[in-house]
Amino acid sequence: MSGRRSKTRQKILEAAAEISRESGPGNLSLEAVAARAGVSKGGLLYHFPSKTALLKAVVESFVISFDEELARRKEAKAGGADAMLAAYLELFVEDHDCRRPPPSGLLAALSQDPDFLAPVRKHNRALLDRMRQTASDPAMALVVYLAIQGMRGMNLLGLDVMSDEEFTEAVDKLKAIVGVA
Amino acid sequence: MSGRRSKTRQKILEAAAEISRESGPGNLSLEAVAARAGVSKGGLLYHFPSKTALLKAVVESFVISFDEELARRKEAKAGGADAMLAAYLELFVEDHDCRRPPPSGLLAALSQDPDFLAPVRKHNRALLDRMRQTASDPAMALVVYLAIQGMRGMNLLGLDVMSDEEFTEAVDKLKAIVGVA
DNA sequence: CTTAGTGTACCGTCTGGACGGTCAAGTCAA
DNA sequence: TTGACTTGACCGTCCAGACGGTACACTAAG
Repeated sequence: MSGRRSKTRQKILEAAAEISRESGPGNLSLEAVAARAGVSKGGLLYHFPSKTALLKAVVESFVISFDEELARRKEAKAGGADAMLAAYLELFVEDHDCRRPPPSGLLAALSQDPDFLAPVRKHNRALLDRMRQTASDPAMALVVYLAIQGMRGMNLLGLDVMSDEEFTEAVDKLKAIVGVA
Repeated sequence: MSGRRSKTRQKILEAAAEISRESGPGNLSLEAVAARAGVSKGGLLYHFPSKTALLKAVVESFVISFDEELARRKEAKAGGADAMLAAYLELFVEDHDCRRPPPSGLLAALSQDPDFLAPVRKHNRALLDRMRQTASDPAMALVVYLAIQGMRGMNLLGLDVMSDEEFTEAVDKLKAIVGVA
């Protein structure tokens, strides 16, 4: 019952994200995470031998789950032009109105050491490549990609500033650009 | 020779940003900042009575200098339609190819306590309002704003992923949308 | 001119607390 | 019994902030 998918492991990763969101990414302590996850500090360190290991896992789990979700959505769409772009937009919107909390664990990782985000950079680059390959207007694809990243980034940083109306206005415009009903 | 514009004060604020960039936003210690700024710890605490005060000042100084810069640029343009949008885009581009380092101090503040970014949120909201008021296509203004925020955000997070060619491609597209030669 | 007084800028040490990580011991299912 | 899993006490380090200084400029009374 161990390995990448252990129940406790998952609890710990979630707890880390919550603590980061509530206390600030820089105030993420192993003790706090352990308590939140209902585990002792020793127990936490059994699963993640160091804080570094924990934060790496946080980032990795984010990238992986995002990729899986996107792949499923892309498959369902069966790729015409701008299919990838549309899938990305769709995933973003759905995540957003599921009121899913921002992946604050990323900030905790960044806070400790900016290099921890390297996998995310790699992931983003790959995503952008795939979107541009099938794009009808590559420059516009860039703009759409950036706009979505903008919303995700602002949300992550707690700098969300748009009203709900503006949000749907923006999304509708993006959908129109990408060519989705 | 004191007040908001003291030489030492400025050195300290810059040092804080540099330390944050190099050691990670969460590893910003007063001692390190003091050393970097060529001041003792006591000296630092004379200017900023607490770490909180220092971080607040970092954020404040960022917002203020950005606003000043934008105002100057807006004035030079004398507002037609989309003038604000154009000014913002122009300021962003110039900042970018001045190779100006990202304002990492913001991350240090966020890292300590997300609420510290409240002034930035307020600033962003005001900016968006002013841009939408003079926008020829409000929805498109939203998209342009988001795209720029996207680039700024990714840059801040160290998640920049675009090549120089892609950068100019994106900027050119945005300029075309805003209607600038 | 001198001497005492005042305020600004800065220095360096100390302490209490928080935190990352270790470890010996314990639990319990297979 | 073995081995995966968990515990909580403990250690060393780092750091924010307090504090008691120093140095210098300026002012003003004697």
